[in-house]
Amino acid sequence: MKPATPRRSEALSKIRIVEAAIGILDAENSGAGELTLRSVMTQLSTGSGAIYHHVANMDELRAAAADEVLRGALADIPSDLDADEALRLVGLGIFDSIGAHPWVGAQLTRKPFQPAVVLIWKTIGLQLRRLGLGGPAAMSAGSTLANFILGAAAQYAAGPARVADGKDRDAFLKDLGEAWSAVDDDAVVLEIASELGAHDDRQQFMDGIDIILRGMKALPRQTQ
Amino acid sequence: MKPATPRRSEALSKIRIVEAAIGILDAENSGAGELTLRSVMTQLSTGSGAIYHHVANMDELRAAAADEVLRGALADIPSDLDADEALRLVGLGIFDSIGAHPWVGAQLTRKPFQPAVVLIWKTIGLQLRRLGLGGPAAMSAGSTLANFILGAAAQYAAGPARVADGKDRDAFLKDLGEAWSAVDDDAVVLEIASELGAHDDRQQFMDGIDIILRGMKALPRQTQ
DNA sequence: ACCTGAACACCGTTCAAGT
DNA sequence: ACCTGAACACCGTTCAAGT
Repeated sequence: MKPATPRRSEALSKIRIVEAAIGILDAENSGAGELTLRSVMTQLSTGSGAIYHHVANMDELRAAAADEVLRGALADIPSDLDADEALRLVGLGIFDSIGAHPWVGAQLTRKPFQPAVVLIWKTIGLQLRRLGLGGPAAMSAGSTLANFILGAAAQYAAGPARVADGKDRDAFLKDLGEAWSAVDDDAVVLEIASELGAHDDRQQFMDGIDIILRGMKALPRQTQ
Repeated sequence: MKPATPRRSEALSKIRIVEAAIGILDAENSGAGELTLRSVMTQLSTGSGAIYHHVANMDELRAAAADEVLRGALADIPSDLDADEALRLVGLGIFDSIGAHPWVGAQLTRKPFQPAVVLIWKTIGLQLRRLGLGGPAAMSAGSTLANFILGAAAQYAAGPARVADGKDRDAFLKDLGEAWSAVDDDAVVLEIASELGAHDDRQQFMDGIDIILRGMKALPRQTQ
């Protein structure tokens, strides 16, 4: 009887390597090592040459891993929603993907035109067109939304969102507040640090999207 | 007569190391090598131990270099401007710093709570208070603006802004458009790619800030 | 075509030893 | 206190050799 677990003799392919990388990156959170060429090699019990036969280099592998995760998250936006609501779902999909795979947040700002980033631009662009925006106005609106999402992704990836239970979260915020206070005891900084403990990341992220959507309302629409 | 150029026998200090790092990072653009511990060592003609005596590790050095650059750029915001105008100047200051030092853009999203990022939050927070925003509303507004700026910084750092003259810029955009088309020939992607050639990065960045400032207008003000 | 694995040219960091 | 520089434990990538 054959075992259900994938045998190492299964043919190597790019997608298998990418999935192995995702597994290793997901395990990074629990401090179980890092994604290196060598960790991929041991995971798939193969040599470096075999991996380079399917993947150009480690950068491409990281980009492909983030793309794989986001492509899944952004695939199922219902097409019957109005554009504002769809854009909120795009944001939530990305935010929750990063909640599940924090490394995606850091990866997205590493290379500006990697596949996952192009996918985000494209997904946003599609909805902006449905809003009647085109040309330079669409570019301004799209880059505002995309850059906000990318910046927030990087910020939340290593932030409190990453900490699962409340105990660790408090400890993280306490450490952060102390670190800030040590460097800079300005009143504004202290206020931000204290506010960090009270707020809801996901809600704050959605607030940001709503602020931008509201600001976009004044942009000129396409006469079409 | 003593030479005007700094002698290597000058006492080593953190700021001297940070300035050497900035110099090396600035030279990276012209393909003149990378910032590594060893490049800092040769630049200052010293050993690794000497550097570790002043700086905890390479991450801290990179963060300190970005902080040094931004601190200079954000120092001279006139205090008599109205808050909206001041926030535009903050954005422009960061944008132009990245124009002069592209590596700053990438650095800002590498570690979420590094000194330069705290500085940005603080500078924004100060102006939001002047706008009458406080508590959760200030946090939402501040994180929207900060995350947009950070995302845009990372994006523009390796984008067309980095290319000085028009010829290289066109070549960059042509390559980018071709790379995109090869991966994804969706109409929306092609439209974005073509629009990339026509637009003005700096203007688009400012459009983003204006969209967010407009969206913030609906937030509840502090009754103070 | 696909895979192996030794070899290469790097990294950041540590630390005993010097002044 | 401040600095030296060898040594260590890693990296990603290449490539001749195997099947």
